Amino acid sequence: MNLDHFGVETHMENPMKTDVPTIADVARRANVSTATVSRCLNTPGIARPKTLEKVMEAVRALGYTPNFGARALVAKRTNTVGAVIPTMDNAIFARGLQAFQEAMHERGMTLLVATSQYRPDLEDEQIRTLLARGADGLLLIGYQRDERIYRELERRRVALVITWSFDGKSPLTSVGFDNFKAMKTLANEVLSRGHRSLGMISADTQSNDRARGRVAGMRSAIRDWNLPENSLRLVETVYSIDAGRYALAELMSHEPKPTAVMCGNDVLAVGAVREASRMGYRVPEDLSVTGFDDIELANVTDPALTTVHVPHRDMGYRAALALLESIRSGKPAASVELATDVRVRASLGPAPKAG
Amino acid sequence: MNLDHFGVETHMENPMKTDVPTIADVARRANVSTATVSRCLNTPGIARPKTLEKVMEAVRALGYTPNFGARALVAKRTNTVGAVIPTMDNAIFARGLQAFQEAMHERGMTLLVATSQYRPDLEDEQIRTLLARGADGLLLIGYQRDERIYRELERRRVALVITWSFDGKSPLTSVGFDNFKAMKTLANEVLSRGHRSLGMISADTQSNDRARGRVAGMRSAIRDWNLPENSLRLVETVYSIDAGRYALAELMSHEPKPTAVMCGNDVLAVGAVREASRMGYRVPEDLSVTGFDDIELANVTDPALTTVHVPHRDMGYRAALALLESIRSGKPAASVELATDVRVRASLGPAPKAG
DNA sequence: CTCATTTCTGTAAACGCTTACATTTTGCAT
DNA sequence: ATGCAAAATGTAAGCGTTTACAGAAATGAG
Repeated sequence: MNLDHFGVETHMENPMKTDVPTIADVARRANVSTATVSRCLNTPGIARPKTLEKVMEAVRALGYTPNFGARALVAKRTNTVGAVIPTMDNAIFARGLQAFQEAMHERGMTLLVATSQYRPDLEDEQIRTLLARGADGLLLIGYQRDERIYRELERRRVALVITWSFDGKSPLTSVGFDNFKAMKTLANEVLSRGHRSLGMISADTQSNDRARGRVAGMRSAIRDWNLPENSLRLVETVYSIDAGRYALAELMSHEPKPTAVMCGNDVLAVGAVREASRMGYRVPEDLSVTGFDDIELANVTDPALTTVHVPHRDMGYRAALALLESIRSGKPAASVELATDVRVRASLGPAPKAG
Repeated sequence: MNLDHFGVETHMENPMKTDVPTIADVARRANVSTATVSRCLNTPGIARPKTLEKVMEAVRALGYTPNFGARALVAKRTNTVGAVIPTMDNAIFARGLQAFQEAMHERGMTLLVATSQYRPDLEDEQIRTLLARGADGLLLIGYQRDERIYRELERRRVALVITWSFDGKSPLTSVGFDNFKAMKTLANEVLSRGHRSLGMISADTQSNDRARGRVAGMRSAIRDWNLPENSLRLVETVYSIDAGRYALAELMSHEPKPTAVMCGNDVLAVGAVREASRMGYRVPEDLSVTGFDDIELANVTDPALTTVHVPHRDMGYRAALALLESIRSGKPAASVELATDVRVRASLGPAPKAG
């Protein structure tokens, strides 16, 4: 039934208005054009004080916030950066990410976070997701990934910074440290205490270049000490306390037993220490154990873990600066190699006397 | 100088083409309209197989990804959710956030992360930032915040889920636990072991409703046992290992000394235990210490911490489901109260004999 | 083989913002 | 006052999608 000819209002404008004001609403209320509103908001100092005041008052009254999609569409920038880290489950990456996020926030950027569970396929997917979300830049862990990813990043002119790894020869921007050197230094520390039969618990070296670097550093130290290759028994596993336990049990179940077990990270080391105690070995009297990363855990366990100290916060902070610089300039930023240092704590002792 | 009449090509289309294809490029290559491309991508099964094939081939060949801004602009949805947590510096929120992120990712949503450092003003700002970024939903910790924030969320029809706290009377969607009850249960456990002189190390109760709930639970237990109010000495501080140390030193420097110190979280408890040892108190023989949260740390320290176990992953996962449901339906989702339980470990012992 | 349906596909109008360009206003020197 | 340059503001085009609506093609019944 058409009621129009009865003069009944059948048309209602915005029956369920969502009440989110647009720039046009502000313009109308302030009696200016949308262009002026836009300018007041983005180029302060370009408008006359009187106009600015009118506009700001309207903005306040309406509670206006620019629409993100519209702005991103025209500006071709989102002021958003993405980070893909292996996991937030333990503290390894959390602290660096926290510093990264703080630095980004201070500079008006927002952080998208995704985790890859140490799985290359998932990392691929997460990177693509963040790209699709319009991230202006990306923080990634380590260098190793499909070449196509790098090509895609280049094509889209997305800035990139790599952390937790440093390779002086790579053209990619990195704010990290040299895993090879770091582990080699620690291994020398262990070897200098007389240990000649060594175990190592590492993450998968095929997909994880940091783990690979650490194992390589270890082997290099062993060569330098003129020890036979087989003085090192290597177990590869995943990063978890329980994995550390199993791996240690495995290492101790074959002769010759190691007198020192070096772990790919602190989480594994904690598991190793616990399992060693459970099996009746005293740490460090019977068995030395080392970690890597120096997360909070390392200094709280008993015995405290000897480990490689990584400057988490500094790394995160400087990675943020590098990424911002790269976004700003449109070119890769300068890489930064950070120093790590060995923290010798109670879990490392001299090699026990043979027999 | 005009070279046109020499037949010289002076006009170059897209001299520095950024090479990111648009839907129009795809349409052109596939010989269809942009509408068809859009439909093929968003409503598969609506196009003829032959058309679909053409389009997909073009998409693949060009490496096309829809522009995020444009899509958000018209769809008024970003498929992005935000989380504002106090910190990523320690493991407290990391694990739950990890589960939250996983669940979100599986359902095609991306996560924006911001931290508030336990500061209400910063939290305000971070929430506004995430709203400005067009988050479809928000994960927040605890109920306490400015009323205006809640109004703004409502106005923008942004879904919300609150975790780490549960209040059956609140109309807001929450997936959390009852801090009061949890701490009261733990307090009863302590009191039942004969402790009558208690210390508590808490976060600031004025700005932190979880901390407030925990302290209240503590006091309630004390009342139930008919102990005088002053059997509890409370120190408020920030959440860090060092803060825990100082607070413990403070508590032990006044008579009557507590025989048990209950901490607002595990991080504080770790600090307290360490300082107690340093001061020469044996834990738990001379002094019992308890934590809250049951993060990895709690089970790794020596002695292991008695604490309240919080189902981090479950909470994160179910919070994700609730938030998605709320986004989908446009209405608050059902709240979920999760159970916590006391994990009695070595740091809690019977009260030492007086004298 | 037609014609009426049904199923696909194309056209074009939003979405909310920024910005080049056009127009008006202001301030200043005369 | 008057004219002019400089400063402020307005107009309108476009950014890359989605989606009513209209129009074309396929399908099936007669």
